[in-house]
Amino acid sequence: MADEHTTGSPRTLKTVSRAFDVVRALEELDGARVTELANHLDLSKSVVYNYLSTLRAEKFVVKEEDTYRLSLQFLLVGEYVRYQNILYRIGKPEIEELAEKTGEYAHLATEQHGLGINLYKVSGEKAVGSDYQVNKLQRADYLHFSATGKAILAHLPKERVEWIIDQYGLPGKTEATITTREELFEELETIRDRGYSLNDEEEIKGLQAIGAPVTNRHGRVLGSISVSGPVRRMKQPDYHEQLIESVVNTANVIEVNVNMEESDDDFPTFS
Amino acid sequence: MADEHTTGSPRTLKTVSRAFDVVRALEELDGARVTELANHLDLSKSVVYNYLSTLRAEKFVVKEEDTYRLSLQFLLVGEYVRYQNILYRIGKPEIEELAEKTGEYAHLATEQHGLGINLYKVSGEKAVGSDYQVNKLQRADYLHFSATGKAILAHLPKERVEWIIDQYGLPGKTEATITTREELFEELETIRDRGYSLNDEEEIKGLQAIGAPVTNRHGRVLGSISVSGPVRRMKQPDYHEQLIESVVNTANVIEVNVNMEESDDDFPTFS
DNA sequence: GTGACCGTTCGTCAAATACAAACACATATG
DNA sequence: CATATGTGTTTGTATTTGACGAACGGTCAC
Repeated sequence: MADEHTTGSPRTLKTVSRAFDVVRALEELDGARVTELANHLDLSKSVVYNYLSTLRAEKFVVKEEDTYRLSLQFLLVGEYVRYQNILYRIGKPEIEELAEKTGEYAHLATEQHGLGINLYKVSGEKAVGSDYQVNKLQRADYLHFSATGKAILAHLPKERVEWIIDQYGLPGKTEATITTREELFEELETIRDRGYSLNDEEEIKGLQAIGAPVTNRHGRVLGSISVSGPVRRMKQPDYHEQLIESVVNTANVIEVNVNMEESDDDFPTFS
Repeated sequence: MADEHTTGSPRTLKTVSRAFDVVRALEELDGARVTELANHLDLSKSVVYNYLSTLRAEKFVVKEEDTYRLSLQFLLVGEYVRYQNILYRIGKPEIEELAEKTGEYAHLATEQHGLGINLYKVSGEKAVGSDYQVNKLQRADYLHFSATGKAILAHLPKERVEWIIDQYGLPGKTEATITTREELFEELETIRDRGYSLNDEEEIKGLQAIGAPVTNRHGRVLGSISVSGPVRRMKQPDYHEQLIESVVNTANVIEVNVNMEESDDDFPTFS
């Protein structure tokens, strides 16, 4: 009662945050019952019950027997969001063509909140363990150890990259992962110079990927694409050069089409 | 102060509902600025600002310049939800095979909150206007005028079907759409008897679809599948019979595989 | 330079939520 | 067969929390 309320700005609504705590808990637990959730979140049963009832009324949660789960409403909204993304609309068919032409995995990615999100991926004929990679559950992931991520980082404003590193750090994944600021900025410079990025077993041992950015005509990076495959195959000199050309070429095609579509809405260059 | 608060149960949290009002408004408006949203929702600027800031902190909203949009977080959560669905996991490869074998569009659908949701769809070789249909934006839609929807309705408990009709009615879409209770219940009986459902230009003129349900071993309907194509082709007697067999057969294969997977968790038959 | 507009911040009061205890119901347990 | 312990749900009440409107600090247009 005596101490200051320190109502920092922007004021965040605790009730809304708690609602999303419930959403995240339902995801973590793969659905849960009232008491289970109440323990997990350290809230009283009645409170949790009210949150679940509200989320259910909003159709973002379903109840089966006494178990509450997230509903497919998230998928519907999610697909709407993806469809709004011009990079997805333009890039999808091009990525499919790239996968067919190269026979490798092809990816289309973008950045949000400093993390990378796969908008789309296709497996070509040669791609191994197709079910594992294509059906694997998607998460937003660090940008600094994937070919798509590094291509994006290389074309973000420096202060934004700094902010991202401050937020998430540079955690290692394999022994090849770049984990220091200096190394990363050097690498990003290299990527800018040569026009494509390389992920050399930095995320998964045995896997190499080649990426290229897609920017709009104001220089803002919209996302990136990549192909990936086993190092054994990817490192064969002629094949390697050929893949780089295909990737860079596809990125350019997408870029041109995106910029033709975007010509109405005018973004300022930066800020 | 004098009148009753009518705090009906379950008590729904207004702050959470308003947060989802904001989400829906951002979807409707394809992103919006603070003042625009405030007008649209009849709330003060500062209130809207607080909701947006909270949603942004939770990473479900992004801010570009001064425009707020829904983020791809919805897609990530949505893909998680879909992946949790056993019908999707088991059905996806079978649906792909069905599309390849028949050359037509193949669909995998389920029910939620009394509406139908497409979990997956693939276009076969013969499928026309592929980009239109496959890339079209998904919405939860009425069950009574699609082949997948009717196959589901036919295997839900009668009182649930009644509840759905009470909730949403039976709106017409073409002149062939079933719009009366009696007709619908007769149709559902027919579907149960012959084992498959037919959508005969009831949703889109010129389009026919053949559907079949997928139930678990307790008789609960998990969803349904269908193939669709132009009536001209679909109504050729031999081809028609052949398609029915393929659809019913695929549904059975999925059913068997789902029931093998589910054999651990035991649901009671009804309630 | 002035006016209108934007997004953001802040103090204040009414309102909406958290809590705990009680409820109805089921399923074990002595 | 009654008792104890577990659900999910409901309700009354205290108080935290969010809504409001006004004010601030920008930017852009005229």
